[in-house]
Amino acid sequence: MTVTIREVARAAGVSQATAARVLGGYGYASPAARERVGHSAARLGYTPNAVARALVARATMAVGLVVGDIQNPFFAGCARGLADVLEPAGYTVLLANADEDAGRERSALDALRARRVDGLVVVPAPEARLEEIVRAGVPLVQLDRAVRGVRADAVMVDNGAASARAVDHLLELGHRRIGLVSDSPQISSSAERIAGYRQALRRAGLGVDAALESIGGSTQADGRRSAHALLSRPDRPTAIFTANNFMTVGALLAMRDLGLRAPEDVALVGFDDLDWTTLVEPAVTVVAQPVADLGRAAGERLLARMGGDVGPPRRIRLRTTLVVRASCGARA
Amino acid sequence: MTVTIREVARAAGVSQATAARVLGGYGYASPAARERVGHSAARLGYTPNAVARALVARATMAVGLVVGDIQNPFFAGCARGLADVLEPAGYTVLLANADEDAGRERSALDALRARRVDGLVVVPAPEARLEEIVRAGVPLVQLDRAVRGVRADAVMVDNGAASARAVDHLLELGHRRIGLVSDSPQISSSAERIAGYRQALRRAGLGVDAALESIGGSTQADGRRSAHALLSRPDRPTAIFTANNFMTVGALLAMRDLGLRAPEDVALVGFDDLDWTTLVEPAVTVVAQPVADLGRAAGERLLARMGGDVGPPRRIRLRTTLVVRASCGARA
DNA sequence: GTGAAAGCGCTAACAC
DNA sequence: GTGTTAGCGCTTTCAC
Repeated sequence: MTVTIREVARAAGVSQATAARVLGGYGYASPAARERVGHSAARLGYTPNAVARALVARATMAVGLVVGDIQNPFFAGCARGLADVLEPAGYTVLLANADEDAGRERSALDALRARRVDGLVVVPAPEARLEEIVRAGVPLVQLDRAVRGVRADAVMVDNGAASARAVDHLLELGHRRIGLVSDSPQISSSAERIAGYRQALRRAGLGVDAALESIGGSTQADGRRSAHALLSRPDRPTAIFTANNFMTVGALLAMRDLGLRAPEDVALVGFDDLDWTTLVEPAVTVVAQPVADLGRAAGERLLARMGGDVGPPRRIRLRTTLVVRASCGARA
Repeated sequence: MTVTIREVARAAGVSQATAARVLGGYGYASPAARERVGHSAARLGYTPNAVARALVARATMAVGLVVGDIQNPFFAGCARGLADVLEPAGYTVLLANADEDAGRERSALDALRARRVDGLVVVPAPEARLEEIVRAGVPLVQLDRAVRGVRADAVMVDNGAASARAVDHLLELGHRRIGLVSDSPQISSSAERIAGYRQALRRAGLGVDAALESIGGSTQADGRRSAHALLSRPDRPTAIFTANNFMTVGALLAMRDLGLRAPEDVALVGFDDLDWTTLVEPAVTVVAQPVADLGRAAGERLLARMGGDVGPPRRIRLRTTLVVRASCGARA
């Protein structure tokens, strides 16, 4: 089928070992041999077989990335950042979609481990079972979220502070009834965002009102439904904070459904700074995450672990920024 | 390090071959043996080594996907569709970013081929050198674009018809000076979109005016610059057609820069139907591509090729839809 | 400097 | 049914 090192050796009139040495770039070889082997390799169109190489090296130079949904621009951005640090280091990224489902995540993880990836970065689904991977000694870094009890590095943003800051901002603008549209607290980042929201309210001397919180689901449809419910109440909130980008779109849709405008009728602060947030009228005030940096940081952590770093698990927190635009009412 | 089939066999008190048979699910094995092997495999935490398996099977059950930019929602959607058909079939997809650069594409392709992927789907960069892959007999399907002279399947949309329809629509609305913001014609899909635009104008008895075409570049910044230039002319176009989603954002930004509103000042028709297109005011009229279907079709074609289909190369054209909204002026 | 030989973990004949 | 044996394509001692 494909040409092997053995055939190159034969064509060059040297032993397999010699050919391997020049092609692999290790060990000694006379300039003459080097010349002839290189020549016949090129002529025959030899491509090294990474599979065979991985088998003996016990290293694949591949890492797996498991995300809930590659269509979420947030994850796509992370993937990009990750690849940007891993590829120059010689690694190939194997991407798997888990659909935010523990079962699919399991099978993706199994497939990746069977492929003997040298490391894994995963955005864990709720109830992810990562201990086994850690126990097996596979370098692992959690991204965006962390599963409790898992002794592995985690790279994420300052979710609590981020959402508290967003809520504080709304409080400063005079809002007292601030609604929350969030994903399930089973996801650590969501739990932190919910906690940050509540903490900000408490600090302001306001009680937490369950009627103002719509929690669960992470899609645009979920956000639309949640926001719709919140905004249909007779005592509807005067402001809404959405904890992820899909739900921000959903909230905007719900507002349109109900004929409500931001910031006059409801002020809005969303999560994730995407292109369209400045395109809509009014432009959306958001908590911006350093997307590519998250991926890069995860890549660097993984590189360190694969390089032999055996220190205790690290939690890396990247800072978010509150990008104030018009939807919150700070500027008309 | 990790547990091998040999250790499982020893623990179960059978030969390596027997263990392999029950673990691999092929050949015969007595219920008793089956039982004991399964048991010790579970106890030892055995994970089959896909690398070793691939070496003997001469098949990796992995396919490579090379896209220009995974952060482009269009490609992310394709990737998703592809994974949706390939993963259930047992394949893992290896993702590589080529940054729309022939050099990076080459190295990505080399890495993937070294890994001995069973098939490849690539969104070829301009000047991509795919012949070699075809010659090597690696199943290949081109996605979104096709490189001339490459005898491989290609899955794409009806670019020419799509953009002609968009332009026709603007013509019907009375526009006579219709600007074009497009990526380079070196990319086959762009070339087709440009051709469709010109054809529609000619059919309407209008000449092609170079001053109305701004071609080259594919980013948001490029689109902004192009649109800005077109719209700054004294005899500026009354309508603009943008040939990809990033450039649509750019055009919108340029219009804002110049204080121009759609559709009153300039009518706008964009490419790709993304969430935000209905969120902006006015909602953007777009040519919608069947994103996931493109990925799925590519996956199916690849599956067929990997399954032994040796028929002549096929060009699969999926249909786009013109989604009429407010930015073109059809509805106020 | 170069070659012979062993072995990475697994599959697949082919005997028994 | 089960074990023995020979590789898959490569790296890596270890002699010569």
